[in-house]
Amino acid sequence: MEKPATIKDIARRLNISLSTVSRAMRNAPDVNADTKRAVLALSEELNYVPNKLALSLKQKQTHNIAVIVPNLDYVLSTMVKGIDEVALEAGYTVMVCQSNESFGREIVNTRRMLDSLVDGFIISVSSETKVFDHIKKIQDKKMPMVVFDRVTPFLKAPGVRIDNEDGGLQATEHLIEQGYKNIAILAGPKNLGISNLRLDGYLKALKNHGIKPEDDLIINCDFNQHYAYLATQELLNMKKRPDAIFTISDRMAIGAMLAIKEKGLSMPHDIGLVGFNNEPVVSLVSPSISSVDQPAFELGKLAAKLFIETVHQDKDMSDVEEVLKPKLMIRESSLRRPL
Amino acid sequence: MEKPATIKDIARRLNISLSTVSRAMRNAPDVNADTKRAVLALSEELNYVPNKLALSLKQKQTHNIAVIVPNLDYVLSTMVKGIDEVALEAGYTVMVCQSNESFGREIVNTRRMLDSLVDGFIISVSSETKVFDHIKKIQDKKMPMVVFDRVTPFLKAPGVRIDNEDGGLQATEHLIEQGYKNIAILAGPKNLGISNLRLDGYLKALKNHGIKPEDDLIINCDFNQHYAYLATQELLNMKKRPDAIFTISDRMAIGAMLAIKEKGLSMPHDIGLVGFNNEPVVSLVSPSISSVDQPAFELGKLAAKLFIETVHQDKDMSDVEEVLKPKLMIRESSLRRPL
DNA sequence: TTGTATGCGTTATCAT
DNA sequence: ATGATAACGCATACAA
Repeated sequence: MEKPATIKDIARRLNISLSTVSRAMRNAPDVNADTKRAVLALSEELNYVPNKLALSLKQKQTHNIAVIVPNLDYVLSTMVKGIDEVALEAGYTVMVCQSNESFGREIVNTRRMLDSLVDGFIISVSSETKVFDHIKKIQDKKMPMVVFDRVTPFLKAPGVRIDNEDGGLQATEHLIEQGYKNIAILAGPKNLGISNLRLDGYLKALKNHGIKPEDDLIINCDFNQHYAYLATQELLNMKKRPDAIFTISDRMAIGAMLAIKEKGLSMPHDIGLVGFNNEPVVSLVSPSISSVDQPAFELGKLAAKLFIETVHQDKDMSDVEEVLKPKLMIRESSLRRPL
Repeated sequence: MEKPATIKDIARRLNISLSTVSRAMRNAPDVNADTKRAVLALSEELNYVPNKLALSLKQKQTHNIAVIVPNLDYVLSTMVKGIDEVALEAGYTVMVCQSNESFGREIVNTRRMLDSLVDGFIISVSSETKVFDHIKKIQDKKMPMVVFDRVTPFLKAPGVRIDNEDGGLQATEHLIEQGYKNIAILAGPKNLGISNLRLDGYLKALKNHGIKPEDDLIINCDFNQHYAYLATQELLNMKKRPDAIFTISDRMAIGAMLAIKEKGLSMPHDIGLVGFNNEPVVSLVSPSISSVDQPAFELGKLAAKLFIETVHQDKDMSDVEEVLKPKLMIRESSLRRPL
């Protein structure tokens, strides 16, 4: 590993002082044109690049942002792209750490980043995370931090998220408008914020249309395909089986779909189906599945913008919460009347 | 942003010298037990953490690895997980940068990381990348670098990849064994390495079984679902249409599947289909699609191991190339005889 | 316009 | 066992 050229090298070779070189490099106003030219030429030749470490140490800022995510699935990796876009523009480098949905990993990652590697955090907590001490440590240091996607009331911090309740509302109202009468919901685990919000939207839609919710049609099950498959089987075996299902994730929608097909029922005729996330997979299967689209890329951009704002403002921003509207994408699985 | 405690603070409060504190912190042998206790206690109280920046500047190593990827799709994000696993174990922090399949982004990212932020690179080049100057710059600095997944002969560097030819061979032989006689291949763009290697495997399988390849059945099309869809339509309109298709990616397999269904043909009866990558989506669709599985996680781990070896060894490793075997996963789309 | 000196937080060398 | 000092690469206040 060859030793990179430093300001010192340039100064020595040009027989001038360090500070002059330093000034020339950042083209300060008070430096002789000829000197500047000479410095620039030599620095080019020596392939000089300023040492970011030394700079950061000196100026006490790294221009790095740590982005902590539980995984890199479709939605999150799209959000990260959005963050990246804005951050790069603003002169920040993002360091992505995936915690693999592991609480322990999340702690290790935040600790490592915290140790002077970054100027702040943009973070989406793992599903395992119930204790927030490691994140409070960030706040203790008064480091800028923005929470995104999985916003939790246990954390007082500026955040960006989508309007999950509205998403649930749109999905359910659409099913009602399509003439479905007996709509079930596969909600996620009971303790999960987004799960409950989407359920709230579902309930609100029913209420808007004077439909009484039935306990039998509200299923809390684990957030994955297999459990959704099992839950749907049960639903379809009820004497008065539902004629539509709203699942709060696309993975769950796929599980439901498998159970529906196995039962020999057809979509959208016998039964309607709407998912959440609008992952690419939903337009690949047949019939294609209606799904609530999250503006993931936009959300990422917004998170980064909010972060940068947080850096520049000095006042407390922990009350700020930006909410983006999701949008239902209607496909074959739920469309049995012309729109 | 509160100023973090430093060794200096501890020294001052304890009325001892910097060096003693430094030694105590790294529990050097030659330090009084009482002093050590006192230092540790105070450092605990002040929430002291060593400043990584200063350390890196001093020791000229950061213990960071830059991982540059063109995107974070299923395969790559799995590989990154593997890298992460091994790197963390070895005391490295990985910094993931996605270039978004953009050549320009890739250059910006490598440059930023190069500027003293990392000890080396683990890199998979973007599909746009045809010029490798930015990567040669890494090598000029004699920085450790490992190439993974998309290995190119234009880059002399240690690398890990899967045996793409063998993958093509397995897929094609399986189709032959299932009694398909007229097997087409949707290969990717002609200039792409993995595309040609998988095609080679296809050709080899035909040859092994005394089948003469036909130009009409070898389609070079762009690496995405839509083009695969169009290409398949053409294939199915031929007078002597193929009775099986091997696509070199799962996305392409999905495109092919759509065309096949549209045509009213059934899989695996009328036509067999095998994809590549074994993405989760292939087991979600119906019929489920046979696909060549890449040991992506293992590949990532291997890349990181090779990287660490490269760091420790001082000799030239640029000839090292590790190759992992893929494995065909047989599903409904190609199984018309009992195995 | 240029140079000198100091400090960022840490470790290492050399004294004591 | 402990302390003083220089050094890592850079920026900057102050002096010239």
